[in-house]
Amino acid sequence: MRTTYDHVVLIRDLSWLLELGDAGHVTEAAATIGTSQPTLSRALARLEDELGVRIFERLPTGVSPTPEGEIVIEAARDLVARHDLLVAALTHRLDPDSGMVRLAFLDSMATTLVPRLLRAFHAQAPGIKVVLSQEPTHHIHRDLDRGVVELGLTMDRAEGHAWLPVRRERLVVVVPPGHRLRHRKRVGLAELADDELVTTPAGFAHRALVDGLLADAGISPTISFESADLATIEGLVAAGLGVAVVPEAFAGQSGSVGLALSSPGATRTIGLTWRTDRPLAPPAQRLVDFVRGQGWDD
Amino acid sequence: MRTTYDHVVLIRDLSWLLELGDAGHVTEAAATIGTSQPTLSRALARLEDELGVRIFERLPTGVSPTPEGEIVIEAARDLVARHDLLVAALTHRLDPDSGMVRLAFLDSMATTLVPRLLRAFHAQAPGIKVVLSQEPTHHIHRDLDRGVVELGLTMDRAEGHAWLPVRRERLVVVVPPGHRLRHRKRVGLAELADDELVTTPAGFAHRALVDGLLADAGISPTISFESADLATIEGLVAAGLGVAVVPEAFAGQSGSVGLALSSPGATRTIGLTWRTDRPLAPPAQRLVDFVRGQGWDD
DNA sequence: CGTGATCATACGTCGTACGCATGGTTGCAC
DNA sequence: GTGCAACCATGCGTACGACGTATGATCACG
Repeated sequence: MRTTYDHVVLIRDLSWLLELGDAGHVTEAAATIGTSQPTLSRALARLEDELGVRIFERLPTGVSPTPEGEIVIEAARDLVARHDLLVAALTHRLDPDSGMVRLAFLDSMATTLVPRLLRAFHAQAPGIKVVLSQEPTHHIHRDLDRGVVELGLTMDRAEGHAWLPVRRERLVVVVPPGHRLRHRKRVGLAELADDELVTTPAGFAHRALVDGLLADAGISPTISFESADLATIEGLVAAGLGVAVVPEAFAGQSGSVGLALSSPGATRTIGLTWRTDRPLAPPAQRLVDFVRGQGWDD
Repeated sequence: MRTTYDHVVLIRDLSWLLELGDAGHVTEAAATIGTSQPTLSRALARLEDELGVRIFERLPTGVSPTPEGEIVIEAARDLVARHDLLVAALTHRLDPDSGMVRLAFLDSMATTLVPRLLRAFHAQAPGIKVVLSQEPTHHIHRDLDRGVVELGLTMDRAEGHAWLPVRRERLVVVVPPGHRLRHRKRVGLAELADDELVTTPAGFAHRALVDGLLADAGISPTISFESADLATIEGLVAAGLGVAVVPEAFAGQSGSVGLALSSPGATRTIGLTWRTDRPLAPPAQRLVDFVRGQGWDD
């Protein structure tokens, strides 16, 4: 019911006003704008009514701004310019050549997958800025849902999210330098039944993965330490505090010994994931397309 | 038919956006604004659609701005502020205590009536700026019609204009220092039948006034010189180039001799005039009221 | 004194914003 | 776990208002 507002001014009307100021004729300006003369005539009347001042004086030869009109036109120029600036800023963000994409990934990818992926992507799309954040899996999904990031790199696909495999990494067993199995090239997980295990806390994707492998092997080792960080886990193993199952790239970093696993399914698959309930912004879409085109799964 | 425009953004929607950003809840912001929750919800959707970006992420606990939304909100704050600034500037102009009024008047009033009038008005309304312009009568009427000035001081009331008498000035005859009538206190216009007359060009209000007086007296003197400026005319008379009929105040300024006229109607009435097809701005109205209240006609 | 150009307005149509009521989700409490 | 409460989105009917076409009123110019 209420139709009396303080700020109903249309930005469009203001931009029409500028055209009108330049043209000096309602008819001519309307043609330039691409509307009818009465429509522009009424848009002007509407603005004058809302602002409470006469903006243009009507003369037999056209229209001419009143002193108040000069003020309004100057302000309109400013407002329209700032609106255009806003649109430009948003467009720039969405421009597939110059925009920005936010990517969240797991700590365990920070030194391996992510740098290689981004180096290749940056070479192809140098204008796109990639904002990175390292987070646990559940934070990644939350941030995806909240729009804080457009893309995530995870090991699991969540409900309602697209998921594109990027790379499969072999998992290895790491043991301390003095461990009984240290000279083996290849071990079966079942051989670790009596070892103490260092792994990630419950709730982490890596933990679920390792638990699955252990269950398949029919063992459930004692867990000595838990850490969210795979590099830390490798360090604990190197210090003799247990054994662990980690991605190949983490083996040996601080002195642990990596042993290949005999089970062929001992891999973790990392995938790009994003919301599907609304279309991706162009820069994010471009990164997805890049991954899809590269065939990063080797 | 097409109602798809580039710039349809409502300033009002932007100000709603600010409220929404502060509140963090659609329902709460809608209540603060004084509208319904669905209306605000759809205003937000409208803006997001027009700008092509998601501004707020919907969470079960309320809404939270997306990174793009932060940009939009910042721009909206700017746009709304500048709109308010515009409204304030216009309001200030219209404020009866601090506004502005433009007054056009005739050259022949510049040294007599206008200074006295404005001194008195300024004492009563010190905040109002009066912008003055001196113009011929027909320019005054044109500028009134075109909105260049709000008020005029003229000797005639034009069609469709209000006219309020301000002051009646006596007209006198001025003659050169050596003129045969120079010692007379009072003369009749008929006595000037054989003199050469200096007056204003045809089309000037003063000319029409003098012509009328001469016709009443039954004479039509030869015109030796014409000038639009009464001070110049008085100077020409002082130099012996003829006689003239001018307002009392101009007599003797550069050596001419002023003689009272015997005809009682030999006066010019100056009045304040303005357009009546739309209401006067408050500052102008205040000047009109001042004149009306003072009873300047003496 | 007509003629053309100007802007304003009457009119019918149609889009759309409004409020009310309802629906779908989600977090929280018990 | 299971209801409960809070949140935002949406369907619906209404009514306002903006649109274009056509017409009117006014005025400069030839």
